[in-house]
Amino acid sequence: MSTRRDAVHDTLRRSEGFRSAQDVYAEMRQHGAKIGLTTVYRALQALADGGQVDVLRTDDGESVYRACASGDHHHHLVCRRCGHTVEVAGPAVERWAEAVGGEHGFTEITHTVEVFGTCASCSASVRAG
Amino acid sequence: MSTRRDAVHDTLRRSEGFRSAQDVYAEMRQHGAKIGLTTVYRALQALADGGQVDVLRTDDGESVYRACASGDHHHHLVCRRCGHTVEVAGPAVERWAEAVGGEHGFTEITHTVEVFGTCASCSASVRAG
DNA sequence: GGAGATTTTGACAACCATTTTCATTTTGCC
DNA sequence: GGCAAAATGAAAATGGTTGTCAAAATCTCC
Ligand SMILES: [Zn+2]
Ligand SMILES: [Zn+2]
Ligand SMILES: [Zn+2]
Ligand SMILES: [Zn+2]
Repeated sequence: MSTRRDAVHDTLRRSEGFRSAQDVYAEMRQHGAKIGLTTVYRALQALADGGQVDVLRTDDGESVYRACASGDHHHHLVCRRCGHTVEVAGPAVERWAEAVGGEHGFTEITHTVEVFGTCASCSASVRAG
Repeated sequence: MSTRRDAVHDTLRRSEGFRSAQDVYAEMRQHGAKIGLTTVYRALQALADGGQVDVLRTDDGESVYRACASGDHHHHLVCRRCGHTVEVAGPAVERWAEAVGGEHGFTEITHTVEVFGTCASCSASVRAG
C-alpha cells in the first residue's frame, strides 16, 4: 500500500532480532531515510495487525517487532544477551493450551509463549572473559 | 518487614484476578488506608522480587500483580472478559521449553507462558444477551 | 526515656514510549 | 490540471512508572 511501510518492513527484515520502533526509526534516519517517528509507529502497528510481523513486550514494557521467516503460528527462542532469535514450533504447547483451557470451561483460547536463554556464542564469549 | 507491604499483600490476596498498581492503590484508599501511590509501587515490586506475587504485562503495557495460592512455578489461564484466573501447572510445557532451548545450544532457559480465553460464566452471560 | 543514625514514606516532578492532533503533503482518479 | 481522500510528521498530550528529597517513622545505643 505504501512506500513507507515497505521501507519499515525492509529495515525489519534486515535485522536479526526484535527491534523497537525507536530503534527502527533511528536506523532508518541513520541510513538517510526521510521518515517521521509517528509513521514508523503506524507502519509497525499496521504490519503487526496484518500478521506480517510479530510483536512482543520486553520486560520494561517496550514493544518490539520482528519480520519472521515463517508465516505460520510459531514462538521464539530469544537470547537475552544479544537478541539472537530462533523461530520454534511447539505442537505440544498448542495442544496443551487448548486442553487446559477446555478443562476449565474456557473458550476462544489464545496463548503467549516465549522462551529466553543465553545462546551458544554468548556463553562462549562470557567464558572467554 | 513493613506494615505497608503487608497491607498491599492483603489487598492483593482479597482480589480474584490480576490487579494493577493504580488499581490496588485506588482500592486501598477507598477502604480508608493512608498510603501513597509510590509506596504501593515499591511494595508490589518488592513482593514480586521476593516471589510472593506474580506479575504479568497486559497488552497495553500495564504491569499487573496477583497473590497466587501456589508458591510453586505455575502459569495462568485468564478470562479476557472478567479477569477470572486459574492457576495451572504444565509439566509438558516446562519440558518442551528446556528441550527447545537445549536443541539450539541455549542455556539458562526461562520462559513465559500465559493462556487466555473466555470463561464459562462469561460465555453464558454473552449468550443470555 | 532520649539523642542521633537509619530506614521508610509520599507529594511532586521527571521520564519516556506511545498516542493524538492537525496542518501540510502526497496520492489516486477523472 | 484539479480535487477529494489518504498519508505524513512535527509538536503537544497522555499515562504508567520511576526519581527526588524532605518529612515522618523506626531502630540503636546510652
Ligand atoms: Zn516470529
Ligand atoms: Zn503457540
Ligand atoms: Zn500465579
Ligand atoms: Zn513454566
